[in-house]
Amino acid sequence: MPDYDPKTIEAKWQKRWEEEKSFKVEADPAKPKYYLLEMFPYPSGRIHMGHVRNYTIGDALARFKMMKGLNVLHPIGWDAFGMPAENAAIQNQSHPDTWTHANIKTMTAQIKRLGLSYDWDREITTCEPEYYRWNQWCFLKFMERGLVYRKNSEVNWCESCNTVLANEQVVDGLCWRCDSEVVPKLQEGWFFKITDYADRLLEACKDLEGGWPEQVLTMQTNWIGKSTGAEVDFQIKDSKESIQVFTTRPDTLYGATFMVLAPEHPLTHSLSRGTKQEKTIDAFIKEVKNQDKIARTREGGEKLGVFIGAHAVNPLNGETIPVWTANFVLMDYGTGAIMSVPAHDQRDFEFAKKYKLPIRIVIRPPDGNTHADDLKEAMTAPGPMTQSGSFDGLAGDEAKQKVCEYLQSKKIGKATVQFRLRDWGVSRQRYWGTPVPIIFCEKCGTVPVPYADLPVVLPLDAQLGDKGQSPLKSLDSFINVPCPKCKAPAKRETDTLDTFICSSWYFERFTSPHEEKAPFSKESNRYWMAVDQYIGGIEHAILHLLYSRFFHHVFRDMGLVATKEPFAHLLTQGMVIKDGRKMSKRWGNVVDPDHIIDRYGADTARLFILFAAPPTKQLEWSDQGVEGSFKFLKRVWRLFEGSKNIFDDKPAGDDTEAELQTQLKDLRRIIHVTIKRVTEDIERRMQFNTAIAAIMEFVNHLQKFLEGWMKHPHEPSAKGQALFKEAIETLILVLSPFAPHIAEEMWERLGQPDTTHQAGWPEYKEEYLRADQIEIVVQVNGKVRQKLLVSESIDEASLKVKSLEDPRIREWTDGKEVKKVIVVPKKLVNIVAK
RNA sequence: GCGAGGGUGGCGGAAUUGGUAGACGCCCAGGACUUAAAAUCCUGUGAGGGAAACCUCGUGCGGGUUCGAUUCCCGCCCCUCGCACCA
Repeated sequence: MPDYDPKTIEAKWQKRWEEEKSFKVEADPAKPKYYLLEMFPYPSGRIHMGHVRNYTIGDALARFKMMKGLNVLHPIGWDAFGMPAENAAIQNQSHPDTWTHANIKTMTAQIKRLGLSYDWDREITTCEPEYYRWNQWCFLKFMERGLVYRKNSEVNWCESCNTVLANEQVVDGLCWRCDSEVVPKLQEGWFFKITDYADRLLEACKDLEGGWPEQVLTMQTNWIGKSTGAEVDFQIKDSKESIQVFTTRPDTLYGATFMVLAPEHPLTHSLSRGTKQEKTIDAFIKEVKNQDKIARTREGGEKLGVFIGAHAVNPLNGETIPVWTANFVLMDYGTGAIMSVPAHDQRDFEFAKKYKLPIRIVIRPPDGNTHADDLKEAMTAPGPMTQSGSFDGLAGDEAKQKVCEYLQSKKIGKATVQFRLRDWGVSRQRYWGTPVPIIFCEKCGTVPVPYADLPVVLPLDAQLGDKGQSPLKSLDSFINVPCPKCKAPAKRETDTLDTFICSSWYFERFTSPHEEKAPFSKESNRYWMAVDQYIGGIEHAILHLLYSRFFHHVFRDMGLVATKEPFAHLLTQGMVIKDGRKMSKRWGNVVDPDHIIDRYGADTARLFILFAAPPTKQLEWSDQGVEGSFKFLKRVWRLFEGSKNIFDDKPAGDDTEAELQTQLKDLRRIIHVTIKRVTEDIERRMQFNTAIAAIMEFVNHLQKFLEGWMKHPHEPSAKGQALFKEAIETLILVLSPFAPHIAEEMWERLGQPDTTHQAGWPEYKEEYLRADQIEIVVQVNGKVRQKLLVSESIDEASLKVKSLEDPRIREWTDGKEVKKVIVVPKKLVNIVAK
């Protein structure tokens, strides 16, 4: 008997899959499709266990769906632009392009060793002009639709390196490279108006319920952060100026006893001019600006504020109230100014207490006490308005609505909504990215590069500086171009696009990766989209998924895609941990996938990863667990090799013997039960761990069965042989999505002409699931006291009698009164006796 | 603080609709095979009691509903993740 030899087997089948392009797919309207996608990797160097887990989960599903007869699109590509390439290039004196492509080569080889069912003809690499030209195309199309604009925004700036830093390059407020202090700097850049889609992206979350994890939908909802309320204008006393505020509680307007502006608010400075507060305000603005942004906005952080020197008029009651500025009011949310209602807002309450500002209750508390002095904390619950003139008595949404109507009629305010979501800044002052297709002309201004001139190719002859500045800024051959409009000398934009853009539509591209006239073909897209199952890490729960949804919504408005949402089902896989910690270089607990494959083979690695935990939970790496999976595959191999002679032999013996009959029926039942369990665990529950457990039990049964058979004086009957062969075939097929190499090898050795995924997924028959004899648990007062073997078809009355008459049960019921007998068909009997 | 998920043997985990808690695997112990080891196979393996048959206890803690609760309800503790001065 040849030993299980994963090295040879796996190399053989991987070669065959590659040569025969076994997983190449074409759109075929006659066949039902299934689009399965794992988040494509960043080519960082080598694959890690997180990747392996991601792809293994995806591959098991993909192969299962193929066997089920679906036309499965299962593509792979590379998210190849990004900062690590630049950093590595600086460190190794090489080029990001060289580094990236070398990594892709390494990782491709690693991925291929896992035996994944990818259609390699659809491979995408985002740093190739064939791909990123469509990033530029999208940028221009979005621009035509009014979704692109330029504005100033704050960036992290390192004075010493003279460069913009990404958030992750700022470590404890210091530059990661030179350790000098990072300062905020205003810089002009390009923005995508994702806020135009805020409401629709929020609304569409409802369509994703059931298909997406609730947690992710909650995160997206919070991130978009819609709040409804009103904008209200407060006139400045003795001035033409007015302050606009946003509030979610227009029903508390009568309780506004002061106002607070953000320190950055232009009126903070201007209103204080000419007052006694001038110097205090200037000092305060400076102080807050120097305060760490995070410290400033942390809850429990100290609320600091000063009086501005001006007063405003409450538009509803005409009262004069002081205007303050404070650190807790942020310029980039709402209007940068608030009306303060200390009685009904906790922050305002704390602020009012600290600075001895008046507090007035305008929402009637349940106990009716409207003495503000008695308040211990703000009363934020809704309730009827009080001390609010003609609005008294109105409550909740109706109250808010009435106040808004009044404001609107007086033209001093209106109902409105606010979003926490900010527009998406897409400018990066980096080299290794998609050039922004814009030309600046002195005469014509900002000129888009004509579509015919795309792509704007990223010059590969640029040399990176040692501090991380983009070399594009000083590359004359790149910068200097004639203006597309007036042909006068002009300058190219040197910013590149955020790499999130690459990943925001790659899944659309996979539907027609070689399309040359458009980012993707409408027809292919219509057939393949939406992605039926998307699999990736939870770390992308917000940005990547939100941006991708945004792109898809815009594409839909452009008439390019047919579905409302891009990803019908989302699975967020759990982390891989070892010794209780995330597997990472930082903790020095990394297990290299290559080493595992070298030692045990890909099938073992895949099987372990799928068996050790359900996909959504974290996975504790265990070398012994890997060993266990390897042992299991060896057992399967031995079972297979050992049973071959049974169905090789000529049929003999007879199958009329009762015991053997029962055994065979049992075997048949186990085959069908196993198919059912594995099928449902994959399809309905996506619990590969229990699917594999079912297969292990199946193997245990078959082994026992085989042993018993060998001991039996008779030769196996023809029927028995056929059934056992069916069992082995079933085993191979259900194992195939998880451990495809060994499955394929055994399938071939069995003399099958096709492959396992051509053979199709086995079906179970309901009628074969039943056993003649079933075990019934008999309880007395809820405690298990006996187990009865009864006929499957026993009626309730006889089962009752049988249970009550059982001697072991009598021991517990004798001398007691049987009050009640509960019978759960085919499961249990519970006797209540007192 | 708010929201979500979780807490089950020595470990990873199972229990699908309220119905045998601990499937499957790992570890460990004993045995078989072997000159020996590895590999493989067999047996045992939640805790306590018992020679055994069996019995009692047991799913974070405390209550409740129910014939019956890991599962449902109420209160509490702990862990993980996300959000958090958002007006």
